[in-house]
Amino acid sequence: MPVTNSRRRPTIHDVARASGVSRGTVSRALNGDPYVSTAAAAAVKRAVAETGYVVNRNARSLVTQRTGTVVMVLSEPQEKLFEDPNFSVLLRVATRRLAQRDVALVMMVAGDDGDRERVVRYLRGGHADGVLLLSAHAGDPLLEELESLALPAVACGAVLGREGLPYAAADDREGARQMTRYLVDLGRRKIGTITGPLDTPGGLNRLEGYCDVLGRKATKKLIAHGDYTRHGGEAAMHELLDRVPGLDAVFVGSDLMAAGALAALRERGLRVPDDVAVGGFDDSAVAGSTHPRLTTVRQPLEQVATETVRMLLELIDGAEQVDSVVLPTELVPRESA
Amino acid sequence: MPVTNSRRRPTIHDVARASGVSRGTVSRALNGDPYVSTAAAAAVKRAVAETGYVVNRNARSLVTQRTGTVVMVLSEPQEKLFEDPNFSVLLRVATRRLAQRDVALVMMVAGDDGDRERVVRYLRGGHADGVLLLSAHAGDPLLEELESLALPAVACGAVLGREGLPYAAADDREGARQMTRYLVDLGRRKIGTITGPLDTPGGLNRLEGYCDVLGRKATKKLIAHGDYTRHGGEAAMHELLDRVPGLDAVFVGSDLMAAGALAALRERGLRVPDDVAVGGFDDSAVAGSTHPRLTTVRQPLEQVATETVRMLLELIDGAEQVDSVVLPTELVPRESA
DNA sequence: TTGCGCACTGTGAACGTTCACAGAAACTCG
DNA sequence: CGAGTTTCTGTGAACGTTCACAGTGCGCAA
Repeated sequence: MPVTNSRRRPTIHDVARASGVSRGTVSRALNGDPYVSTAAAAAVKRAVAETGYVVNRNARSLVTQRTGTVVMVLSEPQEKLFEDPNFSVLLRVATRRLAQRDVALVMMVAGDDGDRERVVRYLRGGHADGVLLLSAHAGDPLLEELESLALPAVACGAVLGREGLPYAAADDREGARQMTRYLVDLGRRKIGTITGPLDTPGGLNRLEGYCDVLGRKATKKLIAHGDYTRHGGEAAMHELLDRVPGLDAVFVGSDLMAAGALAALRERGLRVPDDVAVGGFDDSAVAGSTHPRLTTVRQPLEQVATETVRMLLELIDGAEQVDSVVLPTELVPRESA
Repeated sequence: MPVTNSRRRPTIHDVARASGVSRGTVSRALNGDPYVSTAAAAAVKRAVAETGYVVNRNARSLVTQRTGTVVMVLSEPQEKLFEDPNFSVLLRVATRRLAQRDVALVMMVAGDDGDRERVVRYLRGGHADGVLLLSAHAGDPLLEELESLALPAVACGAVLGREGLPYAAADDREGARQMTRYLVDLGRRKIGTITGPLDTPGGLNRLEGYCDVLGRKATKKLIAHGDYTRHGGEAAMHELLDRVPGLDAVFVGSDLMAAGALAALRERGLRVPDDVAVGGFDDSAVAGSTHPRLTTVRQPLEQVATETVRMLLELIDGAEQVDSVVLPTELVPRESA
């Protein structure tokens, strides 16, 4: 039973005294050094239980220069990102995977300059062993700063214009191809698309996948741009309907935008999928709660997060470099197409 | 310009040398001690900029026994919680508020026993100055352990059966009353409800608010139980429709469940709000993307998070105790009722 | 001039670890 | 049986801070 009468937290010295061995031996026993006799190991184990000892990470970090902490940096204006249903999944999986290795996850937001300065200061202070980068935009000044820090860093999703940074991501382009092909196979003739921001890999690659399949048929008229919000999707859908009479299908770059597109179609009295088939992307929670439910492309986000963490831990453990990973997507047919 | 040729991070000694004063004076200058000459302060400032010095928090924590870190503990099985749209808001606001005070936020999940052990070990190791508790259930064993740690702790939302723990929360009960009254005023006669889990304050208090308004009319038949998931809401709605012929309104304890309820009603060919009016709770993102859009009760989640953080920081700064805060809700009428 | 308080500064010790080193046993082998 | 190796142990130093203490120099009043 842990001793509670003493206000002071037990230190390694207390354990040493209680177990009758020295500080050094306790440290070795605790860190799995093979050169510890079974007797000593047992004594230490007992003493740890008895004293309720827990290692002080600060003291350890001070000498080892390792912190057992990684920072997850959200480099977008935070409002946007937190709304993103994908984010929750990434956070959940990353937290768990890191916990398995007893690594703590610190959340930081780098929305404006002040935030960024804080992040850099934190990292420069040596308080983290690595960085998990979320949704960095091309040209984000944080990237340069990170580079100069020479800290292990891995991104979730490719970072445009900074391909040297290792990442794990879903195969956006092939996913977009799957969906576009599916719409073509359905017999749709005029297939439009609503893209995400083109300075994000999701925005760009999904558009490219769409163009891959449609070739010359993918005219400018058929392409509208959104911003990953519901509202943006709604506006883009209206735009497309105004511009393209007889439009009979649309591939929308995210489920959230697709939900907006559905609202626009409903407003115009168009039936889904009879008049216009709608395909989304993400297979997020909204996809199941729209009416009709969305046919969409599932991103293996759990895997993306798992891989990202694995890569980062490898780098932290001393790997010279790791290869980026691109994971396959899957078409999920429901009622909207 | 920060010196980059040296691989080693600059320490306080480097700053001392560069500024021509001693270690102690640098420390004082950095920590705002009044007994520092203006000349010395200026020299230190210059030297800090010149060397790119950043304080090492580990070394500092080691002697001050303060960490500049708080832990956000998710004590539910994580899958459930991360799905909760409210969670993102709390996380976003908490991260930002803490960042303003230069406090780092560590995420931890306490889903199973192993997780919990990890959390306790972390806290016991003295790596955090305080704990932000999310959605702890009554009887969660983590609570006892937290108590024995004597660490500042504040909860988001009341914790049933542990009212001593300070918290900030929305006024669930009054919010439920607002919605129920609204449905009554609409002229609805048979108003059912779908509750959340009754071991959560949201589940319990919203049911009580409903009962407050309906009085003896709130019979057992009119009450169905869900689990805060879409699917649970759908099942409960079916149950209610089977049980109560002529049901003309339902107050659902969360938007997500309400989305499920809408699906059930649609499946039965019932029109919303004509045949059955539906009221939700939360005013989360789904409320805007269902069809029809949900009439719901807005929780001031940003404020809840802000208050929670404020309370925690006050405790950390030495306040003996802080008072819990209950914040008003607001009815948001849309199309579903 | 002496003494005293005030503003400021430098120094040693401490925080709780790990690491490198040196030394002590115990075991192996010729 | 002695030398060499292997296994195990204890000790001093270091990590980068802050804090308490002991100065130092200066101005000012007695």
